[in-house]
Amino acid sequence: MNRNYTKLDASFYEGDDVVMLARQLIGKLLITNRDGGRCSGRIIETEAYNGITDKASHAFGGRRTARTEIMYANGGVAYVYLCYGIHHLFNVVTNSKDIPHAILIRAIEPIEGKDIMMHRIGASTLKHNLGSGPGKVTKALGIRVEDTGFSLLSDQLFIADDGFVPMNIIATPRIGVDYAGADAALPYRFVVADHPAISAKSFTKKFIA
DNA sequence: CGACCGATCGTCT
DNA sequence: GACGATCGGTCGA
Repeated sequence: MNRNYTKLDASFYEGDDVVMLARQLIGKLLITNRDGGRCSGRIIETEAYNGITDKASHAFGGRRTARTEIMYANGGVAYVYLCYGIHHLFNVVTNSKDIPHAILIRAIEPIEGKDIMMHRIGASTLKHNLGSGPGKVTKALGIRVEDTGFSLLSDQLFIADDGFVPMNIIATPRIGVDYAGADAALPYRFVVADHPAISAKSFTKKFIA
């Protein structure tokens, strides 16, 4: 494996087209350096949340609450929130200050620190689906709600480009946003088609799409 | 394999 | 007081 990579910088996260950025994150490495070791996974599934006009976004209508305030920060920080009282979901905040764009990382293919990630997940055997879902991505990599606001330019939590060129990226509607009316149909989810480690719900969604 | 269900709690109304 | 940008288990076919 090629261990040479370039950390994504502020100019990437400050880009103004969150849908394009979500697509560009496919194939990049999401890396954490904490709690006993370095772990990384290749991003294979993302979703764009396109600001105040996107009904599926927590920032729809320009809503600002204590929880969502970080979405209005300048791009390049983490937005992690608790879903269903159990799962921590990791988002990348993009664009500039006061424009609440975010990208949900929904699945990774485990690359480095597989033993550590297995331990965090509680898996006894290594399976391809160690990071096949947004809740599992954070659990495997040791990302928590307390990381909200954490800079992605740090060495503890960041995204890097190692030159890998993903194949067969397709766009589909997002998962679990049926409440968003017409916006639920927007093709804002990106996945590596037929990858074995995309999120479980994706399989049914893929054929609907 | 698909359908269903319980877990679990912060956030917003 | 209701409800999630979910997950893993179980049940039945």
